Amino acid sequence: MESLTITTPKKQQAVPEPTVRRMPQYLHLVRALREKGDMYVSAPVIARMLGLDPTQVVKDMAYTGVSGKTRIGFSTEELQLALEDFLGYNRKHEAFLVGAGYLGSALIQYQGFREAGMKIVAAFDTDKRKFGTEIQGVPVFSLEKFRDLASRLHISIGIITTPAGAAQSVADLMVVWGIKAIWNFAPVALKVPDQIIVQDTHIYANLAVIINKLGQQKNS
Amino acid sequence: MESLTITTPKKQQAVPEPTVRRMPQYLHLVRALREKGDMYVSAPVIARMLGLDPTQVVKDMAYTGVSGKTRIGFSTEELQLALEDFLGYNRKHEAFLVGAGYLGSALIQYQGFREAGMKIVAAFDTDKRKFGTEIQGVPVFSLEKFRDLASRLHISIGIITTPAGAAQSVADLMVVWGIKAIWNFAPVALKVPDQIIVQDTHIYANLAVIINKLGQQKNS
DNA sequence: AATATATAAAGATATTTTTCTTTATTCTCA
DNA sequence: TGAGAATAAAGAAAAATATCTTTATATATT
Repeated sequence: MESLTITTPKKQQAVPEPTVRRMPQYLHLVRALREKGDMYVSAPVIARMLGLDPTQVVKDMAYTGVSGKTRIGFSTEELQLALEDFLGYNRKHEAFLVGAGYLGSALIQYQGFREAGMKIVAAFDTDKRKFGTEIQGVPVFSLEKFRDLASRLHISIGIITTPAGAAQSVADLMVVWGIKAIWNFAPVALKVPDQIIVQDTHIYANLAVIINKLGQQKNS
Repeated sequence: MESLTITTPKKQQAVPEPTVRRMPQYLHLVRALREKGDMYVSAPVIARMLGLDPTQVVKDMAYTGVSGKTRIGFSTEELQLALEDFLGYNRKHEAFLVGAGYLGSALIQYQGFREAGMKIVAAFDTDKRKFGTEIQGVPVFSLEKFRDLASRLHISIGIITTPAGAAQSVADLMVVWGIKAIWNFAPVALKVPDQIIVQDTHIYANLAVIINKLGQQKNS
């Protein structure tokens, strides 16, 4: 096997967000292809499999730093490594999760975050009955413990899966204790300092899109 | 209390998707304001609370059909009703969920879908041990039962929370039995006929954005 | 009653993202 | 060896979206 030098993208900056969002899809596909034994894959083929525009795939690939061979396509091995690098599957980010309800538990259980560059190391809740228990090996603590743990460990990501009412105060806590990015599942617009990264995953937004499209369809 | 006539939007079509995605946020906020007793709210105020551009809020509001009063703003009551109407909280959509794992259970448990216009009426799985059990009152059946139930009841939405490997075959099944929209949580690009609505909620995409931004921040 | 002000609404501009075009490369097949 | 075909890559155009600007209106204040 020849050595592979992954040229890092020219600039670490300014990758369009839609592109970033497509990257995990590419990785998933490329992994499947490699398992099948494919050595190469072309952008048009990827496009067809994922239902995307071929040139868009080419452009996205350019951000990974791999360059394809004309008439052959991209090396699947090279692509996989480059995508994993791009998505940060090497550097490990550790996360705290607050709100160990059903959604929180689901996220903890969700296999794959670990290999996706993030590890949930602890969960927090206000329900006394949950203190001291474990979810898939992840311990559940009282919110009081948050302070000590967060400052001792170097936690970069905070996940909020609490009810809407509690989300802002949890976010405030996370900011105080040095969290750099907040992944918010509560249907609330969080107010945090500018340098804090906030990523909202509003389940209802997706439902709204579905129901809106269903309504549209009926009218035509 | 005076009677309220909600003028339906001029055209039921072509509401920009980003607008649709913001609608649940508006509704959530307006409900909170009404509970607080506020009779009116202006677009700039909404914008400040949700961290949006004021004119964007005005434009979004226009799609609900309500018109505000200069210097006063929008009637919260009128807005709430219009938003609920827009989001289809009146017409009930019933849904089947396939994949009663942790994520699937979380969605079923998630309070609020019911009042958000969707009701999950049954769940399906391939794990025999789950057959006959209930999650929050929602029965879990074998996938074999899917056929009969789907044709008997009028189910418009199918939710896929299976592992990636099973997603496509589940989608095929859903198409056969007349599902109109699929809400897909598996990290797979589903192939379905054109008239079927597919809404992907790829958890990993959000994680990718977070980690990408974290990486960017470190480099500056 | 008149003026100043906050606001909705409509229009215009700018930005972002996607799609389309073109060019050049290189592999395959005759 | 040479022609044809599939592809990556770069550039241009188009579409969608967000932001900015202007105008008109209605309300509260003086």
